[in-house]
Amino acid sequence: MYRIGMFSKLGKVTVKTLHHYDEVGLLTPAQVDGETGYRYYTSDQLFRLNQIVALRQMGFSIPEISALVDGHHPGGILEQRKAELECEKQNVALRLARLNHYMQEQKEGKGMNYQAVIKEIPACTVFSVRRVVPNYAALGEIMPTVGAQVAATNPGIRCVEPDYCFNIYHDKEFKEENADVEICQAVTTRGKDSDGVVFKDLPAVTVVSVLHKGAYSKLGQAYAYAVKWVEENGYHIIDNLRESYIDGVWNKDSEDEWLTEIQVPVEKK
Amino acid sequence: MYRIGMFSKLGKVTVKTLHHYDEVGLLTPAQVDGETGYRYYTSDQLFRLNQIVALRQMGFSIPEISALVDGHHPGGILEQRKAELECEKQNVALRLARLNHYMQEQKEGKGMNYQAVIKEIPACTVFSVRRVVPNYAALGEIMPTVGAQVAATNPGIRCVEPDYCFNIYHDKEFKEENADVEICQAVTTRGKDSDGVVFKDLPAVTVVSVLHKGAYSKLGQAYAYAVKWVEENGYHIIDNLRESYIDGVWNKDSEDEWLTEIQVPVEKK
DNA sequence: CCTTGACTCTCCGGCTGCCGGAGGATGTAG
DNA sequence: CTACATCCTCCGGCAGCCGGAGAGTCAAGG
Repeated sequence: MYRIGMFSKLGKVTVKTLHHYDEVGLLTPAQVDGETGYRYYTSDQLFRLNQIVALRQMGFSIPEISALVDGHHPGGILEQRKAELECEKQNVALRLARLNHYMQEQKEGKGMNYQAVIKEIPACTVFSVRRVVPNYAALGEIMPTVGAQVAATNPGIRCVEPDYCFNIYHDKEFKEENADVEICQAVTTRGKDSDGVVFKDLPAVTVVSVLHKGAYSKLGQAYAYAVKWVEENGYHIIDNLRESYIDGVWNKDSEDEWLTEIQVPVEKK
Repeated sequence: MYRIGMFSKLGKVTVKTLHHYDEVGLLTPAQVDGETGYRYYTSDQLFRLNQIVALRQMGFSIPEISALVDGHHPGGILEQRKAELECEKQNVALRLARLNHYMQEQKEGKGMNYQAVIKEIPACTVFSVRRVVPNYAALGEIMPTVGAQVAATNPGIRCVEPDYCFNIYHDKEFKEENADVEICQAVTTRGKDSDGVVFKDLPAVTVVSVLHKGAYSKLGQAYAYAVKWVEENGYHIIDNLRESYIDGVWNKDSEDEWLTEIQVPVEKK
């Protein structure tokens, strides 16, 4: 019979930890003095303690350990924990990759113009038109027209809030002119297709997001950054890039204020 | 100017998180209505938010992010975090190894007789005698004799609490008889050496600990388990094994009650 | 103009696995 | 008999938020 301090030294755990384990019923003392409340442990209990410590060192939670040491259905818990650990391993690797990438950017003194972030884009319904447009100026004029057309065919249709409007460029290579572009606008409900306008349900997707501020002529840098980021951080692209418009000519006078988000659908490699 | 809900959708973070970032001064709204307390954000702030999210995804803490985004001396923070991540990576790998080992033990249905735990043994002072003893029975008689001798030479010397008494077997192989064994007893202060008894200061050391209950004749199993564990979990042995006595003939009548701890000094590989 | 419903505010408590400390009771040695 | 070590039970805190209560705000429809 040892008092808690001695037992804690034998097992190389703190008294606080033993208190805690008593409290949560993971390791209750062999005896507790009813008068003084003193806890008394036996050397036998070192086994249980050792088991507990071993499982803790593998990263199990206290309820899990309770189940395991009390022999209740180790069913699945171990496998689950293993999967969690594998996942954690991946995550750490990804973080490292990102950090390395970041540090390199810093060193190269690029001024930190861009920041990449992983996001989940929820599933949504959009209507889209795909066109070959002669130049970028023409692009800006399509949306209002198409918007009016859709509104006419589908009275009461509404865009989601916040607005989510993006382009997808379908060309195999960059084209200054005659780009094959698909313009998408997220809406709250599905509507009827009409001349050249189709509705689609897009599934949720994970994207790498890069914000670009300023004129569209410099979007290329953001693209470059985004794609490089994807390559260097152990992801790969699984779908067309989206160019999503946040601030633009419709609400900001100066081109310098325009805000655009490049979204690159990705998967972990 | 967006209200918090809209801004949270734009940045794909929760409102709670924005509240929190405001509270800790990491991202304060562009404007706060003095009357209502409503927070108003600008699309500009998406940049800062994106930076923050990016750094969070790399695992930085909030104070670290504050320092980084405010441009204060990124000095060392990045390298430090990198080192932490490398370390974490190792830890996860170790946990996985342990878990795999544990699962395999389970599968083999060995009855879970043993549990391995990593511990730190603090530095301590011991006196020791090294002898070749004819058999294990003789071992038990040495300690009392030596103890008396040391007490005579060093009046007032005391053992540590809890008691820490262990043997080291110096033979290259197991010997049933005439084992070359060193018996160590931890004491509170250094004393004078005397006939065959020397004092030593042992440094702190990391050990893998395995508890064995029962007669000494079955200690071999515990050794086997411990050594196998070390191999399979990515450690390696850096010093002689210690056999530490917790319960024994001196306080337990039945051999079945005896409790012994195998300590294997190790390092991460 | 008023209601409704969506949105926002500020607390407050909780999550995990303990740690640290206060204030008071107990145990052991000299 | 007095130190002094050890023990007890609260209570609060840690990081980074989440969840909810209770109350005030905002925009749209009737």
